[in-house]
Amino acid sequence: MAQAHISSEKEIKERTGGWLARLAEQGYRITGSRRAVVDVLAEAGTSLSPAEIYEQGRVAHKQLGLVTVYRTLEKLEELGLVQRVHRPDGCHAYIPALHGHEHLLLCQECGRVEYFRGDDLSELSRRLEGESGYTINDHWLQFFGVCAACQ
Amino acid sequence: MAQAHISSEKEIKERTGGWLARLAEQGYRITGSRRAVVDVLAEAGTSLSPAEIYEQGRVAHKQLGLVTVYRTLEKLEELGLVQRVHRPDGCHAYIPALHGHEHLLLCQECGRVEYFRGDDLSELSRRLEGESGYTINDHWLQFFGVCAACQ
DNA sequence: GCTATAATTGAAAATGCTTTTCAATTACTG
DNA sequence: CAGTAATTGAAAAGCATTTTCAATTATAGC
Ligand SMILES: [Mn+2]
Ligand SMILES: [Mn+2]
Ligand SMILES: [Zn+2]
Ligand SMILES: [Zn+2]
Repeated sequence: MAQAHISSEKEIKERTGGWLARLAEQGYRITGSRRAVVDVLAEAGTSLSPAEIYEQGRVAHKQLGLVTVYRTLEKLEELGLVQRVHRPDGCHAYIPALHGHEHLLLCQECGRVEYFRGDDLSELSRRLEGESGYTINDHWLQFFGVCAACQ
Repeated sequence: MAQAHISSEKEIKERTGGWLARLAEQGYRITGSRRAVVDVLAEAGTSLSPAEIYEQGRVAHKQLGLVTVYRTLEKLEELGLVQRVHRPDGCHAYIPALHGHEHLLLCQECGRVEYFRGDDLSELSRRLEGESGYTINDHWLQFFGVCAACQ
């Protein structure tokens, strides 16, 4: 079932706090730069490229460097807090990973993202393992289209 | 059902001829450089990056330029003859598009590709359209793992 | 076949995204 | 309130991809 990803103020605040806590837990220091990246991404309803995160992050933290955006994204991705989106053109973007691995529906016009579940690929995955001899580690499922607002 | 993509000599020859014919049909000229790219890719059992195609293509056609590899891939992709593979690291690779759009199982070690069908996403796609209000144009499904030979 | 012409080519330069380097700064520990 | 290692951002380097452009070449029409 497709579920809108629009989050309330409270949810965003909790998410931001949670991400910072996870970073601290791992021994990473909480800095203004990291906070800026986390703030931008934790409330994102569309996928954002590193450059977009940089641009938005600088509003709150003017000395933010693009390098630090990349370094912070790397850590957030490792911790499973954000998820990388692959765009057809090849450019990468990031979104919050709300509930672990999820499948995505992306608007090609505005970048809006819907997360969905309700489709179980584990059975297919197991069947493929049996038939192909592969050991399967991971998968991606992404749908592309145009959202209601953009039509 | 997973199906090995290993092709016979005859199938490869037919595929090569078919691709060149499609290019000619579109008004594109058949040159040594294009032939070299087509030859490499039409018999590929693993996904190949532009640089790999360039390297292999130069064996048969030494003056081949990397620029022409990119330009030829662009045309083959437009015609639906090759399909782009999205790797987790972000680097792109190409494989023959044997039967139109297919879903893929990729070996993370050697790049080997299995094509599979037997999983129908059109029902899911329609349901998502209804629930989200999006118009869906396209989707990707890729599994990642380690092939039998690489284990 | 030969010619005219537009398509194609590859080297080089430009571009854009991402990573590395490094000296200065800063968050945290004790 | 140090002391110390982590972090930062500017600049440079590294890659993948695209653009530019003058030279070459495939092909249609004779
Ligand atoms: Mn990609
Ligand atoms: Mn899944
Ligand atoms: Zn949209
Ligand atoms: Zn393999």
